[in-house]
Amino acid sequence: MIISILGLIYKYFIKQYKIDMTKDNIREYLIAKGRQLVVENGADFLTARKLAEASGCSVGTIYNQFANMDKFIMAENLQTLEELKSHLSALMPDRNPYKTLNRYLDGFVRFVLRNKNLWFLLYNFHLQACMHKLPRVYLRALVEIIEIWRPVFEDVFAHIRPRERRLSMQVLWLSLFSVSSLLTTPVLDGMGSVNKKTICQLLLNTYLAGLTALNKD
Amino acid sequence: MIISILGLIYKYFIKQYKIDMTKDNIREYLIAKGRQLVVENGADFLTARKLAEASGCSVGTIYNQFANMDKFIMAENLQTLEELKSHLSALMPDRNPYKTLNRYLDGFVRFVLRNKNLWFLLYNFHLQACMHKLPRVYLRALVEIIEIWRPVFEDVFAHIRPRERRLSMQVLWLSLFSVSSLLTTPVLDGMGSVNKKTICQLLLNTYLAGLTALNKD
DNA sequence: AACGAAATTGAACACTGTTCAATTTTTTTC
DNA sequence: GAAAAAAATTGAACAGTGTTCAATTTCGTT
Repeated sequence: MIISILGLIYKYFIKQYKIDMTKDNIREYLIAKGRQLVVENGADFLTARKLAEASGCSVGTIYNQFANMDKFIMAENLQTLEELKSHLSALMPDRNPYKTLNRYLDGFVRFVLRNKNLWFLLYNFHLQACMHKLPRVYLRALVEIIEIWRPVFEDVFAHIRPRERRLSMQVLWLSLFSVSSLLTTPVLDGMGSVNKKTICQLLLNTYLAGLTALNKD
Repeated sequence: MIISILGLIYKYFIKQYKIDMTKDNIREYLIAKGRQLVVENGADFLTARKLAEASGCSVGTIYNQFANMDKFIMAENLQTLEELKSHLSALMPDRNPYKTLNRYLDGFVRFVLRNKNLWFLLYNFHLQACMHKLPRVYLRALVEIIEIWRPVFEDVFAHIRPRERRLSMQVLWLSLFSVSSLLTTPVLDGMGSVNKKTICQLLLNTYLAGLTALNKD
């Protein structure tokens, strides 16, 4: 009798719960737990065993969901990129396109500084694992970040030939992206009292001024 | 009789050789061997055991010379920085300071591309291990790189206030340095036909033009 | 209820960095 | 030159990695 009641409870609560947490959501659950580990303990803390323990499963289960840890980290980074995207998308454009670009930069820097460990994981991944081809989903997520401020950029530099404008934008993004890697570590903290955001602002605005100056005639 | 002759041979040849290779040069010998491993097989190949095998010693000997592998890698990077320094120092300055700066940039990019694996080791080290304080020798080596083109930079932007000039130079160097991390991986190879050197040149010259434009009045 | 498919497990393998007692080599002392 | 002291070398051992896979458990369907 009691057992059958427990059975009912199991069927309609625990099981449902388990289905929610495992069946198709186990991937997302693992990603969420891994995210937590990285945020709280740093990127180094994200290992198969620690993730398994934190998630209440075994290492085998992780490897059943992800071909290897690199794929897992990529899934983690994909979510980071999506969060960055929605963080940037929520920003209000300004009348002045230069101000808008600065606003996007501020949003970017703020996101990186607020998610140092996650961004460290991402940049490190880009540095290490980019010998292998990145899947389309991931590439699209990367492109979508740039696409946010592309119209503003094209608005400001409409007079520059498309090909060169495109290249200039790539170089700018590449610079900001790679500089962001240093934001996640205390390297810059050793260099006197240089403000990290100021560095990025100087880079952006000097570069923009240079683009303007070089294309006046 | 024969044994005593062998003893003489040992004393005056093998032993001398061993003294040359171990006594005080064992550190340098290990660094040289490690360098070879990195150059030929990539930064990942540099492990204590593989270094020991390649050097004909045991792991314990390595740990007798270096407190840990991080210290070893730092010693390796120190040499890389010194090589970069002498590579840059050998460049002839131009009458036109802008050309000189471009020449230094070319030298830098060429060095990075020619020593991809070593530079990857270096940047990765900066990214990972910079939570610990870097020793003075290493910091000085870093500063000496910047010092090479500082006079030229100060020459061009003599009209800018020292404080801002200094900051501008730091930002420029930081940008180029961090962008260099992407030069060591095939990431950029996926982005159409963007030439790596062109990216750096665009960054430098646009930034310089921006500095000029922003400080005209 | 029973069968087949799918998911889960965790011990095992080959790697890491690092330590340290035992051994060998070198230097010093008599 | 021999003995004693100091220094350097060794490699097995430890605690971590990522990854695999046969055995087990759970699940879905008939």
